[in-house]
Amino acid sequence: MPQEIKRERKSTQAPLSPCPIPDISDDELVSITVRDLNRTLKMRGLTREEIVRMKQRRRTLKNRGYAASCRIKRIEQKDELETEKSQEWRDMEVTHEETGRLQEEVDSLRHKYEALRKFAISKKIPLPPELDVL
Amino acid sequence: MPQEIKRERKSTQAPLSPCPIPDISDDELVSITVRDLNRTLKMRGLTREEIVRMKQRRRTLKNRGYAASCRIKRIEQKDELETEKSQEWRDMEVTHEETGRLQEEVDSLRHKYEALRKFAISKKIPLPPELDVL
DNA sequence: CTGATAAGTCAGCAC
DNA sequence: GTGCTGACTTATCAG
Repeated sequence: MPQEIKRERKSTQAPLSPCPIPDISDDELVSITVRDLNRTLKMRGLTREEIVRMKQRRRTLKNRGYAASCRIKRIEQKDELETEKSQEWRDMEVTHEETGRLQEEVDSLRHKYEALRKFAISKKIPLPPELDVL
Repeated sequence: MPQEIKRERKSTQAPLSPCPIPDISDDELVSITVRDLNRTLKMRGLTREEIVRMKQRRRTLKNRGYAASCRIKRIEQKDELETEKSQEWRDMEVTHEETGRLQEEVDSLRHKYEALRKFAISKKIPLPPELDVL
């Protein structure tokens, strides 16, 4: 049986280029606007290379989120399909029951019609042709 | 509209540890048995570290294949669900048509039964109670 | 070890 | 620049 709990990835962020600004958490970096980020970077007088790395780190963090959304979306779509399928199965079941009921009703009506017809015949009553057949 | 053709990844293998044995292609490395691999590595007198890297490269290549299978499987399962769903939809359509036919037949039989009953009554024939109702 | 899969990284496309 | 997705790598789990 698959374990429910998968451990967190070991130090996933480690391989990312070391953050030149320890004060900014990943959460902050990924949330602030580009405008604010640029302002902050400029204020701290980072080198061009540091700025590039910071931008790249932001993009990577964003991508991490996109990937998660993508996987969640896939799972939801699959669940949706399965839900629709089992709903259709239930509908089918209901419809088949209805068909069964109707078929029984048809059979019953035919028998009653025959019974009535035979009763009339037994009384020597000639039936009009259109009523003499089922 | 998404392009059909995605370019090959740029030098996907580049980040892998450089292959210590250029004679062995990825395809070969991933196909041969562990036993044969070990024999070949020994024959060429590779260092322990080179052997470890070779093993790792083999594992990574295998994993690449597993990941591909996993993706294909996911797509096939999705297609399967969609196919089943549309098949159920068609079945449903057929069953509804059948229900419609049966309902018409029931109605028609009821009308005929009423017509027959009224005919009998018009002839002043008292019907047995069980035949006097629908 | 082998195979499968979740999470993360990266390339490339669309907007 | 932003968001998405296919392919790839890695960590982990089951067998």
